[in-house]
Amino acid sequence: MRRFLQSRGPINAEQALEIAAQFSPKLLAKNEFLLRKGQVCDDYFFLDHGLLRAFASDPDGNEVTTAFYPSGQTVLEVSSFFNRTPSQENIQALTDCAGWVISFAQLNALFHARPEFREFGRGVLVQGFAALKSRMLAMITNSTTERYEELLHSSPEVLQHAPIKHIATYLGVTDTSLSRIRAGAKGGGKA
Amino acid sequence: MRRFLQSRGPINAEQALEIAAQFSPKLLAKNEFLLRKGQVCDDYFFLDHGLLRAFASDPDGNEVTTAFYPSGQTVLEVSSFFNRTPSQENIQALTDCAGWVISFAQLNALFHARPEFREFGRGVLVQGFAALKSRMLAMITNSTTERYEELLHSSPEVLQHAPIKHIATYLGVTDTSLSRIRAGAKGGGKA
DNA sequence: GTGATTTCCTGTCATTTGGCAAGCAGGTTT
DNA sequence: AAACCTGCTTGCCAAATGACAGGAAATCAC
Repeated sequence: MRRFLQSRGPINAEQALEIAAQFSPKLLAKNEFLLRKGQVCDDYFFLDHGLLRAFASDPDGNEVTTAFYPSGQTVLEVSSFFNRTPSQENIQALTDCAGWVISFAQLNALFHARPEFREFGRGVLVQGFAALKSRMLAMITNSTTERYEELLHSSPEVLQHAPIKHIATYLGVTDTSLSRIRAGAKGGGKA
Repeated sequence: MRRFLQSRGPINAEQALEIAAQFSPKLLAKNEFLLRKGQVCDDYFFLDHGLLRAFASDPDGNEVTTAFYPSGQTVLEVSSFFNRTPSQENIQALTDCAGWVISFAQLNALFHARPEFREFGRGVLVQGFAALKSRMLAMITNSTTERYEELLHSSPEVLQHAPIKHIATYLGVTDTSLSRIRAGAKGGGKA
């Protein structure tokens, strides 16, 4: 947990321990929801181990996976959490999960009391923003095959635990198409 | 300018004026760059009027437009600005622009001195994050035609000032394809 | 004004992807 | 064991898109 806090900002060990003391441990069983659509997200959740996915429903009622959260990530629906508005998304555990949480009120109290934690909080937002931007750029410039292989390389655990259908919507293709891509991508690259 | 500051947080008129005093006016001529690839972004730029675009280059050397910034937006490359790293993107004025800027150091000083401005700064990040997320979801669930028409509706000024080529890469299609979509989308139908 | 460049549209054809349906494999229930 | 899900794959065909090339119109340089 201290590693988490120190990973993104200038926080020394002592400060990290004091900040960490404000968090509560949280466990999620596989398939359990961290957040359901319509709720206001109130969990700022540091995931120690496990895997979650976020998903929304499009107008036709189809689920679209908007994110996967591997261990080491901070899991929350940013807009709902900070704006205190009902979430458009669900966040569900793909495996048993464990980590630590604090509420919006607790987070703000910590930000107020500890400038160095503010830096950390800002880093979480900035990092998430940059990751999303990079994903958007890949969506525009890379082929589906390339995006699939990049996911395979960067987060192999997702392939282990998420059904193809969810991965397909995350990549922006149908499960049919992804299945073909998997079939063709066997022998190492495009050939 | 005060409207800017008050638009996203609990800041009263007096506070807004004092905060606004820390900013410097900035003008950009059409085609001038706010940020060039390789530089560290040090402008936290409130755009009062004008229009800018951000673009990156893909591995093949093609420009990809990553964002348009209409008036009323805060213009910066988040990752470069906050992480103090060289930007992967360029930000260029599509029209003459006017607004106010502060540097990274000034922004931090303001955050330190004024808790209510911290809220505002967080709001800028959260709003940008939510907008990008929404765009990503549209990229997955909506057709190119729908995305084009949504842009047309939400930011008609972009169509006035940005060449089709730039809009096409922003939407994730070729200019050829976008041209056909424009030809066919006359009646405003779906499909 | 003239020529060159840029922007945008359009035609043709190949490739990718989606929609649909059937098939197959693994696991579960009866 | 047989029937039944569920997840994944594959075949077939149509729609969407990309690559390439040509041409009209606007813009820019001189």
